[in-house]
Amino acid sequence: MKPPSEKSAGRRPSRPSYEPLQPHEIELADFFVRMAGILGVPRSVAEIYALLYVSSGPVDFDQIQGRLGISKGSVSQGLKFLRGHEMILSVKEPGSRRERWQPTPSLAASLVALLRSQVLPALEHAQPGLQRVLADAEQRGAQPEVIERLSRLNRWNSRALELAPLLLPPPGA
Amino acid sequence: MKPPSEKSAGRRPSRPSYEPLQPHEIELADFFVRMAGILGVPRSVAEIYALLYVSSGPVDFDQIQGRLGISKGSVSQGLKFLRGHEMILSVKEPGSRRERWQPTPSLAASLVALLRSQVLPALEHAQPGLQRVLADAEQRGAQPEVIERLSRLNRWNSRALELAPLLLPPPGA
DNA sequence: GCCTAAGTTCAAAAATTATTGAAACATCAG
DNA sequence: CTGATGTTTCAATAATTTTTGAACTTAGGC
Repeated sequence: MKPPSEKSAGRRPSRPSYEPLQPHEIELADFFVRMAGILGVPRSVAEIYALLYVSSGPVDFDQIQGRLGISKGSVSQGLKFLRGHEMILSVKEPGSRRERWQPTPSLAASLVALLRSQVLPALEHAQPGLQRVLADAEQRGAQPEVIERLSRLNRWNSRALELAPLLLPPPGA
Repeated sequence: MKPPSEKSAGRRPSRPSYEPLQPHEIELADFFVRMAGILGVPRSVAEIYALLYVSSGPVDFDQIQGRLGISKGSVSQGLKFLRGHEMILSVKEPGSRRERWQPTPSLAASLVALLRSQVLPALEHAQPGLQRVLADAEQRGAQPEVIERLSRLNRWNSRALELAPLLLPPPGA
């Protein structure tokens, strides 16, 4: 009684034709897209993550492309981003070159890592300049109010930099 | 010995020609622009805030436009944004229609308010949908792993919504 | 070792977002 | 009141970001 699968039907082994997202999947994707948008993460990346998040098992490249209806390029770049931020993991089956993806266990950790990767470089980059700006202001005898503002900014920046490594140890700690 | 002001010199009372930003001001602006970028706040808005932040006294519309070299429209929209997020305050001198702007005392509070205004609506909007997605999954007898993920997401969302009002009371508390 | 499936790269196109500036509007000093 | 000053609006343009797809690379099954 088992109906023949698309593949075994003897027709076009390529283009298996994937189902578009179901309503409940779309709902979740919308949520992730919105949240990601706040941090400037592109829609396609959020959609990929959402798909992995609602899926029972690991999902492969072609399924992602097919179900989301986006280009290979987008899937590749999206996975690269998510991989780079350690938000997904690949599971490889033996006997196949194909990789299958699933979200890392903790979304919380992923988010913290993502934030860190955006904020930390900015703080580090700013450190010396910010100190120069303050020194400059002091030397020029700027208004006490301005000096106070700039001092506070410097203190914050330093404290944030000190605290950062504790929040989530960088890869290798 | 007082040199004649541009105005009293009898020439063009308009276009007083403002100085472009000084190096130390540019440095600070860059910092704010970078940080703002993370939250998707446009460059011009960050620049305006930075200018007010390094300035000793309140700064008026034309000074902002002149020193930053941006259009009236951008200044107007930028001030609107900053006002809307209670990041700046206006000081009006009597006898003049012109408004002069300065940053609100606490940058920290401003940032929290800004974050809130971005994240909260997303959380509120998502609440019902997220619950439906979970109910859906349970009813369809989805994998326990997926159910667990969706439950956690729901719990987070709820907790975040409960905590939000404590973080910074909405206008009027 | 080939040869092909699997994935990546990147320049060009599309989509989105920010800025401009001219016209409309609002306010208040006279 | 009224006119000029100060500000806002918004359609058009510019700038930026995202997505696409075809050419290229890589890895591993055979």
